[in-house]
Amino acid sequence: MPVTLKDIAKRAGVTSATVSMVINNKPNISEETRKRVMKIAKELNYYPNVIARGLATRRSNAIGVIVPNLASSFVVRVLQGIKSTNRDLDYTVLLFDTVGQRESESQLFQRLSRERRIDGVILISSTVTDDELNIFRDESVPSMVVARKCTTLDCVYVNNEQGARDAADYLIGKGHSVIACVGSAKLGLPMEERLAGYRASLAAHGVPFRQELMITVDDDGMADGVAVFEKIRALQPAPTAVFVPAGDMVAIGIIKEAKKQERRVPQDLAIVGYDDLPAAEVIEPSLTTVRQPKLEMGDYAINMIVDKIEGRESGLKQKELPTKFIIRESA
Amino acid sequence: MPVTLKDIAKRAGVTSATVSMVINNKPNISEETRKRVMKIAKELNYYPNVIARGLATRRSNAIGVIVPNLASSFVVRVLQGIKSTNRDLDYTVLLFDTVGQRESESQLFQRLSRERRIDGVILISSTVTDDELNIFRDESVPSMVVARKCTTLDCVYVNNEQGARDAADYLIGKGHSVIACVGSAKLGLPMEERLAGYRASLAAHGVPFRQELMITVDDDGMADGVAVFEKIRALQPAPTAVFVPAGDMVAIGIIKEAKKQERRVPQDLAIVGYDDLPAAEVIEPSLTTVRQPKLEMGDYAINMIVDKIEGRESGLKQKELPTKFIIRESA
DNA sequence: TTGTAGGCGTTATCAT
DNA sequence: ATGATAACGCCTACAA
Repeated sequence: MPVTLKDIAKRAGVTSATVSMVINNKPNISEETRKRVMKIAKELNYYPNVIARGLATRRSNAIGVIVPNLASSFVVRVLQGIKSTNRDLDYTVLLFDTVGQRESESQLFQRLSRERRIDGVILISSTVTDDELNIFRDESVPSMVVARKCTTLDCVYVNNEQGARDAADYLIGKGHSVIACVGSAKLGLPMEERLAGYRASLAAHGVPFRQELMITVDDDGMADGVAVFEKIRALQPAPTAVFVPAGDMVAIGIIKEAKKQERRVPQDLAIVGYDDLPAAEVIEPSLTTVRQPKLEMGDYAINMIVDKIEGRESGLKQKELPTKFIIRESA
Repeated sequence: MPVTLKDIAKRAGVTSATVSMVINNKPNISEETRKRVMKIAKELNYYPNVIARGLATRRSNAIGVIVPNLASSFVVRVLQGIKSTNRDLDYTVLLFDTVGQRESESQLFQRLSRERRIDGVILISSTVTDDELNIFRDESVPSMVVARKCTTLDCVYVNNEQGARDAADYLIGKGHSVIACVGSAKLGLPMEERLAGYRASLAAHGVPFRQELMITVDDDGMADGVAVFEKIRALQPAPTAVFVPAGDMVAIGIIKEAKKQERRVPQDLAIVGYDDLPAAEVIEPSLTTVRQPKLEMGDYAINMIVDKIEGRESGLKQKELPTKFIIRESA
């Protein structure tokens, strides 16, 4: 039923090889047949069968994007960056999430490669282990990780240490010296970097580091923030500020609970988040936070992977982007 | 380089046809060769080339999801519903957005169909016109629209009229009789339905409808809400409540600006939104709103499209889901 | 139960 | 400049 090269060829009185060359703008075709063929193709509303083409060329013109969880605003923003840049690149985006899946990220990647489904993969994840990364390197399909620094693979990430330093510097500059720090257990390496930045800032300002001010939550949602507030309240010495590298949603939960308990933000308790999610502008007081350039990471990732696929780039590329400290009302 | 059926066949001392049958669990294969073949396949870490398989079977096991804009929380939540259900269905999801694209939704759909890229399409959009919908019907690929009622195509949508009625009923029940209504120009049919629901509620309670209380914003972002507040303030008679079928983000913008101008919400001005986006719980006071079952719509859509693809369903299916009125603090 | 053979719609390499 | 022809890797009658 669908129209194929052959159909066009028959009508044009040529062979399908010729039509193929016309469709693909190959040289050495007479203007006359080129026009004739194009006209018929348009009339018949022809579109090449990408599956057949893929089999012949061994290229799918598709890139896979593996995300841990579509519920995360962070992830969605990166995805947005990928999609909006991809506009001019014209690869089809296959979306995979790994939350609650039987396959790990690397298994999924391996399968996608072997199935020849995709020409390249972007992995948005901060938590891949080094072991997993090896599988990515072993397959012949180009891949790229977003939001996590790694030495064995192409990646784009932010300078988390500096981001956290900026935050702590700011709080210390405001006169705070007892600054609680709320990390998340699910964030892997980037979290370690942020914690290191926090400590580095304290050290640089001669503010004593206190292990008892370090709190960890399991996830990175608003509920975690609400729940952790009791712990913050119970802290000795009592903090006058909280830095929340666990992310904006946790920080927002803390703000909400603080207000409910009649603590004024930022007067009684200053709060600084991490990420600059859209919700940071919604909460009141609006959230002072460390912005991660999410769209830019997506943009960089898709450009780089396409350059790799098309052979314009080779060798390991690791791109570090700066964070930006966004001052609003909460600190 | 990649391992193919032939490679396995050679090692197993059979032909690739046999291996194919084993891989696809066809009957009439001796237990012995089945085991032998499977063992080798596992050893070689074989995965079928989905492109080649697609060419042979004329099926891609992929479904396309067309979204207007990944920046919309609403859209992302529906997408989440699709993805999480798809887990057990095992179709690959191809993601397309149409914002700033040269192709319209229907053109894109037509191309995808003709290219044989996908077995089915889910369109998340409230604004498709009836003309566009015709193209969807004409192609032979099953399709499904989310968030918009239509008679010529499969769809899943909510009862917007009832949703808006619930909201207005509630406000009227609270003693309000001058209720402004903020619509959005970009929402198409669903917006008309909501407006109708608002009017129906007024009528049912003998509250006079006033055209001058109807306001329209262009988009559905927080900025629109902030900007429209001046208009609300200037309204005569002065409203004591605002219903915002334009969506939660607009409602949130209104709340923010109202607070900035020292109007208490809900005491001076009660506000009811539409959608129940995650941000509705972030804003303070938290937003009373009409919840759309976003995950459920995604879930229904993917199930239905797969049923269609696999021939378990036929005939037009239109599914109406109820909204749920969520009472929080803003009204 | 397994092998043979042809086809799916393109692209690519030769000839011509 | 165009036509034959052989892949690409898999599936599926049909034959054996």
